[in-house]
Amino acid sequence: MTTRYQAPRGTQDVLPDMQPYWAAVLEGIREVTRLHGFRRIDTPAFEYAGVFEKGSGDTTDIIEKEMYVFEDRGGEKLALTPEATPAVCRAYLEHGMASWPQPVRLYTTHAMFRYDRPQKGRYRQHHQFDCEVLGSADPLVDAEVIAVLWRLYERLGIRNVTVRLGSLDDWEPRRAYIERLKDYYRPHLEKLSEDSQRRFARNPLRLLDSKDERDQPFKEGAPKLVEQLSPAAQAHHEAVTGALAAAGIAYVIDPLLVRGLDYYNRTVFEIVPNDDERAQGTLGGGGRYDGLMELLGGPPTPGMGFGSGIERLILEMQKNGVVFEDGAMAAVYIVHRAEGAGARVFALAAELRDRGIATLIGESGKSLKAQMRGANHSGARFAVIIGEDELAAGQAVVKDLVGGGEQESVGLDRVASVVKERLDG
RNA sequence: GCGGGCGUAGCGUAGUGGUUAACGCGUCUGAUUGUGGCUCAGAAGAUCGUGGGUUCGAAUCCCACCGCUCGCCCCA
Repeated sequence: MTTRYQAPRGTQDVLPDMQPYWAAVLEGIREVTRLHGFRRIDTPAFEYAGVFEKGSGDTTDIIEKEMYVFEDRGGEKLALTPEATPAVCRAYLEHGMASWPQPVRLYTTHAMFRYDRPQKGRYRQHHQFDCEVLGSADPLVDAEVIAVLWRLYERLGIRNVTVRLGSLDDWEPRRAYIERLKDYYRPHLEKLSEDSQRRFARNPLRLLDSKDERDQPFKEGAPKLVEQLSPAAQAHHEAVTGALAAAGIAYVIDPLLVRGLDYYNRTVFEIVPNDDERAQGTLGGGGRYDGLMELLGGPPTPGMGFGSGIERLILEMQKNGVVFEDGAMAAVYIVHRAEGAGARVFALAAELRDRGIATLIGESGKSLKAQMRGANHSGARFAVIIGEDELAAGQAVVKDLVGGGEQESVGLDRVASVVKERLDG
């Protein structure tokens, strides 16, 4: 492998063998979103960088160190989409969706770009299935959004996943909580890991999420936001959990759940495989973001959504033993071995295809045996053989490649209808 | 961004200083004249990730870079 033929770091080709997984995921997404009344939206591969800087929060890692930013020739500062939510919200504002019947339910599958160190399940270009419900603060919407993902995983054969649920309360009560949290940690600051000391200053909520040995003793006694929610957020939270339970969705309250984006309030959730301790195990996650529209300069508009990594879904499907049979590449394979038969063969192929029959043509000049091998590899049901004798007699041999390999001679002009009949019968 | 492991034909592997780098799968060709799958035979296919260095001699030892991978940071 020379460096000349190498996809850029953290990117990958999706080869034909993998396509059935993608097709299954995309088909599952189509069905599940239909059941929940979501409509598709596609946003551009890049946006003005400000959409994400304002929307996602410019102190988050995604924006601060992972975003692909560039200037175009006109000097505009652009960014390859690192996450979908701010882009969808931008589209909501731009197209006046506030005047559509509320709430607006949108979904997309979008390429995401993050300049990160690649690992299995973590790529610089990956794809996300993304759902957003804009214009409703109803806790049932939160539960519904979670249910979309749950149903999708179920449909894709991904078992043994758990919904981790938390609440970040609303902005003011959360700020008060963060002060209480810092008060708790302040006396122990010296004993914390370097990472956590940085978190203390920069993103205190993350203190609870630390995996460092040194930080573990303090997590237990720390105040938990989800245990002291404001009355409004508490009521909201209970409505969400009640709805999930009623729908049979297995969730656990995770008081340590923090999400990496600034705009969340109240409900946050992640879905992770039960057996996976991997750092990149999270299949999908999201939450409520009632303040995001305002950050983008729009009117107050509540929102709730998630992103779920398609590459990770496929990895998880494979882990769950989901496999796809190789499909046949064609139904008919034309084997021809006659001087000057090319045009006639090509016309026959066109006729077959006109009738909706997938057809491959053997390579001119190759031996009959080699072409028959090709027919076999193609998975075709029938070989249509045209040799010198057949061409002279205006005939073709139709050979059934499944089973014993019976063959019959048919007039060239009748081949298409005979094959059609046998395929349908 | 930080730390560890790995990198040999398309794929999976063997080979750990000494002759033309081996095997399996796959690919191609053939097994008496025009017929696939099974079997058999043969062939093609590797500048041993790239570039330097050590050595009489490097796939094998050292360094750098590239890529993958595991953990962290973070996230999907």
